[in-house]
Amino acid sequence: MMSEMYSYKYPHPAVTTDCVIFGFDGSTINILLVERGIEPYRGSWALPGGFLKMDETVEEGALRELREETGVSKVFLEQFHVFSDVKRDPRERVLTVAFLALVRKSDYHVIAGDDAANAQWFEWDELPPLAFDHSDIIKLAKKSLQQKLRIQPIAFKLLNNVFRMSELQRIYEIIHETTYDRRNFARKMVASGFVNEEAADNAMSFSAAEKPTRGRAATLFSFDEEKFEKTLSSQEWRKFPFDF
Amino acid sequence: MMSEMYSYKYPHPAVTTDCVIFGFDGSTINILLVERGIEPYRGSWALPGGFLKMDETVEEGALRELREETGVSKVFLEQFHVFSDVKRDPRERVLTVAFLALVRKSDYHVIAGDDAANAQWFEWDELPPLAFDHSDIIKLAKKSLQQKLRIQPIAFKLLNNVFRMSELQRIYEIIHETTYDRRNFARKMVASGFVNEEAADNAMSFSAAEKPTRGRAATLFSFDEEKFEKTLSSQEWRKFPFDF
DNA sequence: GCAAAAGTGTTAAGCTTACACCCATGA
DNA sequence: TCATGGGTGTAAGCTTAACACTTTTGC
Repeated sequence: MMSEMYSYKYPHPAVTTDCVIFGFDGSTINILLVERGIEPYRGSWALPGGFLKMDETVEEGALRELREETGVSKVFLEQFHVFSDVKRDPRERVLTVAFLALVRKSDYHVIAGDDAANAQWFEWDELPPLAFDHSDIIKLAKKSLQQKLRIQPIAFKLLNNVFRMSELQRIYEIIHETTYDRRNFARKMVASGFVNEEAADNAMSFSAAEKPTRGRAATLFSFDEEKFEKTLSSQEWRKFPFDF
Repeated sequence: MMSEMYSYKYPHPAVTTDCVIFGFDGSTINILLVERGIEPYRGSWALPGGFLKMDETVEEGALRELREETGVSKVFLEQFHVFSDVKRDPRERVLTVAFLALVRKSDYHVIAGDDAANAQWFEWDELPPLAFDHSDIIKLAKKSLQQKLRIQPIAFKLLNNVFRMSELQRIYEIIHETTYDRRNFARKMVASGFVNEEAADNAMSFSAAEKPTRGRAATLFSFDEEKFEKTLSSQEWRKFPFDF
């Protein structure tokens, strides 16, 4: 028994990663939760996450958990806070590094993983009761997302390469809990120089956004990430161009 | 020997906190470093920090280290990133939660603590070689400070209650690596409604900023934090008023 | 007296906001 | 045919940026 144990001269906390996965479906922002299949909090909904391995960084750990649970590999993933309340886990001292991930919901095939009985998307303002301090984590994730949106063009991470302006606007409106004038919004986005109209035929080949059920066909746009990164690193700008 | 050890069924990383302490002296921003008195990296400069105790959150741990090293208790202190490279510490797997602290340099009495042979302020662009990955930590701390300044009024944390407009401007200019027109800067600050001119007699009683060596006496200002917090929580505003 | 810090206004340009009607499409 | 989503322009108000000379003070 003792030979299977890991011993240290001083006590060490356990470390986990937890992931708040935001997905956009064209009209609402959702969060992916798993139903816990093991104690503690068996049967409760919780954030996907798990224990850090000794040969991986927290980023690698979070990515691994994500892959194990969903098969998705290329997503925006960023740590935003460490939750370290001494009693946040009833088993032992566990400190968690919380990440937020942004995905196109349609890219995402939800599958229940090892320790999860079930996995499901929830609208971000209609969440079930959650295990551990996961409500706190989500609350801060939303605030963090709001702040990041003001200084990074992360809305595009929630969209396909090609999208309708109204979808982009929707994301801004949901996250910032406000509304914008359609014309003003589109004008400012295009004026940034990084959001371009897609030629209609190009657009098709991207098999772009899901079609809305009714209404006139929309112009499609794309975000020129390459140009953005180049401009960013050349420090030619002072003001963030997406500060709605 | 074995009885003094702490054992776990699965391996746990060690966890430390490290603190990037920014201090403003009226004209430059400085970072507080300690000279390590113990191995590894004995004799190198490093960020103040240390191992997390099991009965404290990372915030409490960072505060404790800060207190132990300097005696300062009320400072702005905020975690900004977890550094978790597998080999960042040669001894064992150590993951560190990095904090940034903002202090008025004049409030700060530097004393060398237990594990530190020496402690000293360095101008933030003239740092010595550093232990571990502490250069990376500082690099990110500066970037993080820059981003936070765009969405939180943290510049005031570097100043006395009462300050000259030119000092405030200096902070913005250093952090954002640019210059502003004095008149435009002051006008915009005052227009925010949270930066008020102090009556000259009041100002005296605060024994405010250090006097500059030459030049005309300056009007003193203060930041109305109470009003700011109230406005913030009542969500009466969309745009951050200090976005220079 | 001279160097350094700070006081003081105006104008032009640009950006933001508010606002309403028509068209295309699918149910 | 009607409900929904999308296309389109302009004017008023506000914010920003650029700009120079004078006063006070300590050395």
